[in-house]
Amino acid sequence: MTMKFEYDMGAVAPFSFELTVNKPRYGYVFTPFERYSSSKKTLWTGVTLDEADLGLKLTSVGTTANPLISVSTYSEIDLSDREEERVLEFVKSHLQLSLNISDFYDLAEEHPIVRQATKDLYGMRNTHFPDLFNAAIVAITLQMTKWDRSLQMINLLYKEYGKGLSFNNNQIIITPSPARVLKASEENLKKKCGVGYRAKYVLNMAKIISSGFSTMQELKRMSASAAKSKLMEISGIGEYSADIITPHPSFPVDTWSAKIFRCLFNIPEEEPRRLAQAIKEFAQTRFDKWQGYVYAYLLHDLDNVLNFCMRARSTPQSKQQ
DNA sequence: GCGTCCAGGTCTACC
DNA sequence: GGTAGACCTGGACGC
Repeated sequence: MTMKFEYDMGAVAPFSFELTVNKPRYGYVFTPFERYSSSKKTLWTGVTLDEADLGLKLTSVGTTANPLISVSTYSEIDLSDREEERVLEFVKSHLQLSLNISDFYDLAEEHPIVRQATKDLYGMRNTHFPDLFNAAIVAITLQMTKWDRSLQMINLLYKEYGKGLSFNNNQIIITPSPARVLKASEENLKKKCGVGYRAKYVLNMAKIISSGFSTMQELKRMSASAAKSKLMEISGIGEYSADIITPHPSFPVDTWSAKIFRCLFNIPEEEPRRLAQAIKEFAQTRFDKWQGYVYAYLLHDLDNVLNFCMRARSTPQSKQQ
């Protein structure tokens, strides 16, 4: 792949490039096979956009207070002006460069634990998934297992069915296309990717997307509840998975995170199914459109906020509250 | 080394 | 409408 164009983009401050593209706890921005160099402040990644496979080199050339990102785009084919514009729009939207998070930081001031997280992760953006299939793979592989094993399944799916890109002395693998996964048998998905009973869900998702299911952009244009209901019509996508996939603000609660959020939000003991609902209602009421940010900040700063939580609750003043 | 248990959901059959 | 049981797999654990 050769470089087709280069462009410098600003962002609404505060914007921490490093915390956004290299989140502390886990995750990735475009593909689990992207590479980040802390010393070069550069992310090499890739994405399929309007059926074109693109290599992206994103470098921070500014600061958190004065953000500036250099975007270099690599491709095997020449890109028209309109296509170049589309790439830049996509990067800008995906990294949420235009989003002013000052309202979120104001809200955080009212909640000591969230405030602590915003101090620790100052300028971090909560990036979503670049496309529906990318999101669905994460949501389905997260079901009934721990993150390490989910990551193992994701990596195997990408290695087996993703596409390798070579550019700027880097090799990365981008999200498998639904069409390519559809050619796989359920047995092969189980055997080669170790996804077990989730194989039928992955195949079903690939089939539905290939036959013209709503795109992430279309889901975003729907109301939050309509988008979630539409996702939950898909076999293998329950409430938790829909909360992960939806482009709307959400608060995905599973049995592991329920224990943590119950502790962080001081929610009374409930029957497990009721507890998840109580936490989601708490997040919706208190944080509304910023609930996704609260979720991301707390999870990525988990060790610090748990320590802070324990310290705060051990003080006599806090015990009275 | 081997067997057993369990885990960060979801579906389905059954009541 | 509510709920128990099944579902793949790999790692942890006990022996």
